[in-house]
Amino acid sequence: MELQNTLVKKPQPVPEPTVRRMPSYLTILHRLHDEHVLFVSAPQLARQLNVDPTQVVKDISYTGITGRTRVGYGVDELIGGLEEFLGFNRKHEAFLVGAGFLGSALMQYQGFREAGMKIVAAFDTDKKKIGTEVAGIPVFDLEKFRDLAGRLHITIGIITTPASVAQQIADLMVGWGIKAIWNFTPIALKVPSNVIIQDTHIYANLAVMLNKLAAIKEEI
Amino acid sequence: MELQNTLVKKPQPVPEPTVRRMPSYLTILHRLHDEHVLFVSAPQLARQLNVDPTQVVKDISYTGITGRTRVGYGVDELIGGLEEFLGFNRKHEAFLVGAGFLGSALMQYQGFREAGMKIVAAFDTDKKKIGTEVAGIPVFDLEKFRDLAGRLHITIGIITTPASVAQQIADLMVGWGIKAIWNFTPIALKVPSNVIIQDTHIYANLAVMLNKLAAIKEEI
DNA sequence: TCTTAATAAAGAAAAAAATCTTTAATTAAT
DNA sequence: ATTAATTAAAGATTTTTTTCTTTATTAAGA
Repeated sequence: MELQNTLVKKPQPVPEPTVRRMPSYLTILHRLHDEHVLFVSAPQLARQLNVDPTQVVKDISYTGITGRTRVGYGVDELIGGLEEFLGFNRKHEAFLVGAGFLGSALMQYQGFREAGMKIVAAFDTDKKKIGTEVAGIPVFDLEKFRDLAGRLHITIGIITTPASVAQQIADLMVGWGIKAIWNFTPIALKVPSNVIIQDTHIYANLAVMLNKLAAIKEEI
Repeated sequence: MELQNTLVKKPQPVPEPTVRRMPSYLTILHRLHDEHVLFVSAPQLARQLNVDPTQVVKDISYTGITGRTRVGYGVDELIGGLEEFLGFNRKHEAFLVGAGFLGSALMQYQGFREAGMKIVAAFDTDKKKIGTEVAGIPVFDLEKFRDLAGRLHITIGIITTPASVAQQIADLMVGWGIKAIWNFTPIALKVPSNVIIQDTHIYANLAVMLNKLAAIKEEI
């Protein structure tokens, strides 16, 4: 009974807020690395990120990296630990469907490469877009998705289509072997439980900001 | 003593997760409105959004809109209540600093107008960008920010600059009367407490997705 | 060498959020 | 009219996340 416990992989009890903070740690660590700083303490990181120092310690502990009392964490070691944990040091190739404004913006946005993700092709049903390139990324007919995804072993799909066709595209992606879908439409996609959905609701942050702004204006 | 309680405005105890979900409700409600549906129940909304029905009821209760047993909420009334609560029915004009890929993408992205926000001008220090237009929005020299913001009474600033100058831009914005900053850089900006900071960390969602994806692959 | 101060780490407590339970209302069907 | 089913709403419970507390370590300074 107890043996089992040691054999079975721990079921990933890492809090999502922790995972969300980790890229921020990486940002700071990369800057420190560039400044040839060798060690950094949790309170130092905490000050720069406006979070609680013990929070930082806890978050870092999930990577398995340990620090030294009165010294802190080795900057390079911590970078390695975080990138390993987040999978940023692996290569993730993704297909994007919907080469409109938002889709094009994501293609032009170079930054994802730092996280190991590369959009290798885009797909659309608009004849005017098919055959063009955005930031060096070719835009194909959606028809070609299945064949290319299979041959290139693509597991990540990005949906930046109009909301009205999002579920349809998601269904197709699932059938074509996609394991994780990054959804930028405001639709709650229904997919089998073994497929990961990551929603990015552009309005959510805007809503929070406008709400806070309204609260301040009411006080006056 | 108790009088005070009735006079003093309630201190906005609306949970942020609630505010973040509200735009999703609006998305569905707008579709229902277009389909000429007059009423919708909390369980119906909950099913479409994959959230708990009681969660929906609680979230909606913050808008002050009440539903009718066995009928649900009036679609139009609820749209009005949510938009009023979120401030989406007001006009919010914003200035954007940093007309690079990300900044241009935000300018081209029409969707924010549905939330009442309009980017009326962009600013950059790059001579090649100054004088151009992106999606009909003019790009000015950063020098002109102060004057224009004052004259147009702009209260929202969007920062899409390189991380290295983000704090600098934020300091300028604060000095120029900006009350809310939507920050797309990975920097934790330091501003006076009366200025609202809304961070959108592009990597955070990606990190969560890659992390889940890695967890699934480990299981195999 | 000894003392002091800073810090990682583990655990406890508190706060926040989500979920579950109960109640009461009321519509629709019989 | 009566009954049954649905649902909003309020409150309780549970879970999750953050913050606080304590302990032990150890580098730097006296």
